[in-house]
Amino acid sequence: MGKKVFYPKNFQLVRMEEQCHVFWIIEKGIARYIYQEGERELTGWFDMEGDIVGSVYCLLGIGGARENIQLLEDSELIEIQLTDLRQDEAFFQNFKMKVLAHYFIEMENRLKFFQALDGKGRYLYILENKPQLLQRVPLHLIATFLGLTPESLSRIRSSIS
Amino acid sequence: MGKKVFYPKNFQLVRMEEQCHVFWIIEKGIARYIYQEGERELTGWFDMEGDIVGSVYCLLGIGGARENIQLLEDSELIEIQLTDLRQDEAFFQNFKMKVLAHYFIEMENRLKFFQALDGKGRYLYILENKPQLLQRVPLHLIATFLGLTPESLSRIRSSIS
DNA sequence: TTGCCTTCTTACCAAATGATAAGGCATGAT
DNA sequence: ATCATGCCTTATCATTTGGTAAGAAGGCAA
Repeated sequence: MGKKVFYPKNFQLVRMEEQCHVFWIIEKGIARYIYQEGERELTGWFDMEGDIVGSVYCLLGIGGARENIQLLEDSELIEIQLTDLRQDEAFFQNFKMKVLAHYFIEMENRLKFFQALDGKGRYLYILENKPQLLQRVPLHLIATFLGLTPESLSRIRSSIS
Repeated sequence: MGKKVFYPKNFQLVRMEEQCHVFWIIEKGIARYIYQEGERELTGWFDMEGDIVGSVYCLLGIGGARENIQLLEDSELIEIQLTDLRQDEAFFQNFKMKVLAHYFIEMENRLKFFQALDGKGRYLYILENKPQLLQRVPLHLIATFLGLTPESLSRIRSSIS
């Protein structure tokens, strides 16, 4: 189920507002969820090896994607067509539930992350729990995830070490 | 399906870490989702008339509640036992999916809300989109939702009018 | 090589927010 | 009535963050 594909750095997996019928599992690489908020580009999250990537809105069948999803590295992915999953309706329902539950839990944690922590606290959390991100993702993109300007992130980093 | 119940102000619908097998629909009143973050109490959200209230973790059957849920007013609720819903497994699965999808969308919006807006922006958003909240919920509790101190919220309010 | 671009940092100042303290003003209990 | 309590505001000062500008370091192409 699903076939291995190779896409280059900067390849766009999902385009905002468009329907999409594909999900991916990352074998190697990083994907970035990009939300357009007025002028600014926010990063919703970075997915890495072992993570499932795709637009939940498309999975739920409630409209086009809310985000752009792009690769930050040359990547190896398992590409899964949703129409294949639908062959077995019970399996598909179960898959949807699992994916949705996973995203829900992630979202809930991230929400507390923003509500409870200031910039320094958020950076330290990533430093302790997702240090690979800081190795592989440019800091100005990390900043768009943390809700900080690159300058503020730089200041926070220098205040620590 | 479900029976009407009346609970007083400050009644606790859901207790953190405990299993729960009940959901509610609010006919009249307000419920507050409370997350304990170290010393602080955060407000996840306020549910009002027409909203479904309950712990998603319990609904998913993946453990006890992550939050306390309390009523801020004397309230009328429709109380729904999950065991009743389970009588019809297909219906229950559909119910779970609907509730989960609803919460997911709410979470995603709230996440952008925190990532993209500063305190003033967040207050203005509530002022325009959920003005009833500001009428019915004490401002210091609104502040715990907005991720601000009551003093900062007060300052923001006075800077507007 | 040179020049351009991206990434990251630093410096400076303005604005936003937190922390602490204090006071006003209701409401409810005794 | 008196008192306590909760809610809200205001004031002051320290800290954090944003905005702007500038520059250093490295990669990449011509």
